[in-house]
Amino acid sequence: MKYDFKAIEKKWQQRWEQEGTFYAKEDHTLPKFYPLIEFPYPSGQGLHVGHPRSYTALDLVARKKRMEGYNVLYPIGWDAFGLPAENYAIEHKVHPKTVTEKNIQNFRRQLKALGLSFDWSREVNTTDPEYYKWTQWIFLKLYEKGLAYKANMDINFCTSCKVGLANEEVVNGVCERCGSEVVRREKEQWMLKITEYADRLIQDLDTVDYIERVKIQQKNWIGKSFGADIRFPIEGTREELLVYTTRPDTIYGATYMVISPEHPLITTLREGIENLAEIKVYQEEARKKSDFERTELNKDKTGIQIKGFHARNPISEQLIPIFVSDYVMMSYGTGAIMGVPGHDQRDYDFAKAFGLDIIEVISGGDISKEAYTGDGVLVNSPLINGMKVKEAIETMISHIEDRQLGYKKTNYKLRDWVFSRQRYWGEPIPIIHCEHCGTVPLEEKDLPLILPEVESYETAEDGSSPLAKIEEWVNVTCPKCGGPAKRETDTMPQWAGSSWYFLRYTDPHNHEAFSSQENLDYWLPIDWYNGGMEHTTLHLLYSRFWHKVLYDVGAVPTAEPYAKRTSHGMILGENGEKMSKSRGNVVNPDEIIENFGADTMRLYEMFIGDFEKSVSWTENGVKGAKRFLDRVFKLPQWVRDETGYSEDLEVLIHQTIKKVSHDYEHLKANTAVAQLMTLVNEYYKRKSITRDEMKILLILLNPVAPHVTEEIWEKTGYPDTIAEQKWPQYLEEKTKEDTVELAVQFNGKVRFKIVVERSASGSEIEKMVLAHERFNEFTGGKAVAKVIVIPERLVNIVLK
RNA sequence: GCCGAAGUGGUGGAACUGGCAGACGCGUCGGACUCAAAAUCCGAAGCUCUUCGGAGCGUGGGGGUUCGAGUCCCCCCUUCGGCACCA
Repeated sequence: MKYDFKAIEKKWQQRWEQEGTFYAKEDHTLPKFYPLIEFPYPSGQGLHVGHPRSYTALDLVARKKRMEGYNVLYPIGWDAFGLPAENYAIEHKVHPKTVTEKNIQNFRRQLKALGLSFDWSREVNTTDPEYYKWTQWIFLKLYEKGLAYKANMDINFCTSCKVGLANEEVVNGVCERCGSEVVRREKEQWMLKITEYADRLIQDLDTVDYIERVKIQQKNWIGKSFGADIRFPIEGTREELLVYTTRPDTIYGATYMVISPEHPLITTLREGIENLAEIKVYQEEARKKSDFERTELNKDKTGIQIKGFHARNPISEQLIPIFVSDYVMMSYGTGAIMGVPGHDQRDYDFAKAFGLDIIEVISGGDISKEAYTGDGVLVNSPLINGMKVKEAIETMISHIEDRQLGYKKTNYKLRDWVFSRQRYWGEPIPIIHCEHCGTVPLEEKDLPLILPEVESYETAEDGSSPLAKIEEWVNVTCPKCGGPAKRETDTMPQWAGSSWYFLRYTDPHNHEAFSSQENLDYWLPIDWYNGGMEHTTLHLLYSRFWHKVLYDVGAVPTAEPYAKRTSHGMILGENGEKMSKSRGNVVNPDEIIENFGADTMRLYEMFIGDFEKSVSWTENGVKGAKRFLDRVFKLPQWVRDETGYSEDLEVLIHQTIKKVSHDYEHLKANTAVAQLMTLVNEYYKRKSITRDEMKILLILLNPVAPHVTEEIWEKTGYPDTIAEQKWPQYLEEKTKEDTVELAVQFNGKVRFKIVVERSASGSEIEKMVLAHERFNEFTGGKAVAKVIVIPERLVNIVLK
């Protein structure tokens, strides 16, 4: 009989669909398990072979947990708003909805062909008004809480997409999506106050089980630092300059000050600035520079002194010059710094370029060569001389606070989230601007605010959203005063819909709420979330933020959405490069399934290597996986009508149950599969196995290769289906042989081996070794200094 | 520059708290089957010497701790990921 994977896979997929085999149950008395994968963006390219790596890994766990009696919710949906569909629509003059729908159908077909045990009855789609109604509802909650606000600010603006970008979306100074140049532009934008949650987003990482590098990356991204804000008076005026520093201990070394080109002080002092015209030129140049130029290309320090004013160092009381330079950013701290060239390399470079004084205040380095940033003893600092850095910082901060010269301060690198997009294919922001009442939120009963039809999807030349062109949609009457008003025409970014989708899965057809309290109480938190490292500082942080807001308004029962987070490595092309059309190394999952079958595809991706690392695809590897399934398929010919395990196979079988059970749940399916291969190799040597030996193999292999194992199960005449079986248990005492082979080493080199009872004591083993016929062969006439016996491992004879 | 991960045969990768390095797969070689090939089945194999008994060397490089190090400590090199004039 031939292994006809096409027929087999089709048959079982139909059966699972008809019977709803993998639907989550509404029975809340059962123990629950909620694994989650990042729902895909249904792109026009179709499924990438990388998608199934993550999906299959959690599918193994989902299937195993079901067999262990858990009520499992393993859902799937579509993150379907976003730029690619819109750009395609612009180019081909079709509605993004049409494109999206087509892509979803394709993705659905491809995913179903993989036999993943998703609960297809709970599919969600972020572009469905029934879904985005609740995305808008959450926005209103953010607005009510004062966490959504409109601000006129410098934003990152993509010159090609004509859209404002969050800092997170600017990569190396270019747009993450299209790779075009990003410039700074002032625009009124909706912002979300994620910074208000910065501390909790750090702190609560201690309460969740994320892989360490995710935690570290999030912490670095939030970038919390401790220091002080210190006031430097401007001599001869009532103005002062507030600076943020993490090193108040170095204040005696502050020989100048720098403000960023956007700093308001320039305007405040304009009357008295002698070289105002020059400064304006510098400001203009800085404004034109993109962030990319300002940071990447222009490491050489530029700047200009503000003539006519000096600041007074509040501690040393010396008068020091003030400069404008673009190496200081308005967006961090106070937009002004004290320049300490002796102990900060950037300040050092600047001082060298402008011939400013460099004073050593911490000993230990050589400031004639470079800034010294290490620890040491304070010098040239009357108040804190002789102290070490840590003590000096504390002493100086309390001194400053006592004299009211400043105060302790914590800063974050994290900025508020730029939430507006001047694009069509996103959720409309449910806000009305009334001339009389100002900003008026829509009422809940008016949700969803449906995305209207437009004629063209392009962003207008002035940078406003395509929605702005639809007058009959934009012009409304104010819900408060009934006067003339206009709708907000910006839409939300793609991150909106994906910030809460996992909540909708728990109750996807609810019309009254995004989910019932009861379902949320039962299903949350997500037990295990697997996804890509690229989402660590974007999606993962945003969704944690939204979840905390919802927690604060009492809408969800947990402070954190995900109890556990893991990450998968990428699958690269055969040449070791990222798969892409232009490199011509793209592997199409459809072809693999067509030629080798879904089970082979799943098995291969699980066996390919370390789950967390990137790996190259190899066609030969796929063939190897297929070969293994072929071997399994031929096993029934050797099944003899007998139950139980052969005595000499029992240990291997218990070891296999143990290893496979453990490895599936620790993302080590590669070694689980290796163990199953070992078992099958053993069956092949015997050419005769019992019904139970066949059965255990099928159950253990089922999560990886569900179709073929069900088929063999049925054909071999076992009752019911594997999906209905209980996950097997192993007995620890049966995972070990009665006798063990020990290596006997002489000075660390293995010379011979002995076989002993596992229960043999150290002294018994030692006696056996010393009495061994080959013992004297290796002593070389030397005396034995020591005998080290490691039970079940080895014996080491140390010779003098 | 800073933070993080990783360097193991021809190759992808195994190796629990330090305890026989190289499981399992791919590729290679040999055998069986075949007119032949493919497929399949069985077997061999880290490298270098070898008098065919075996001996030596081996986990990026150099030191160290230990009876014993892929694993722990110090220094260095390389690759990948993230951040980056963040004061």
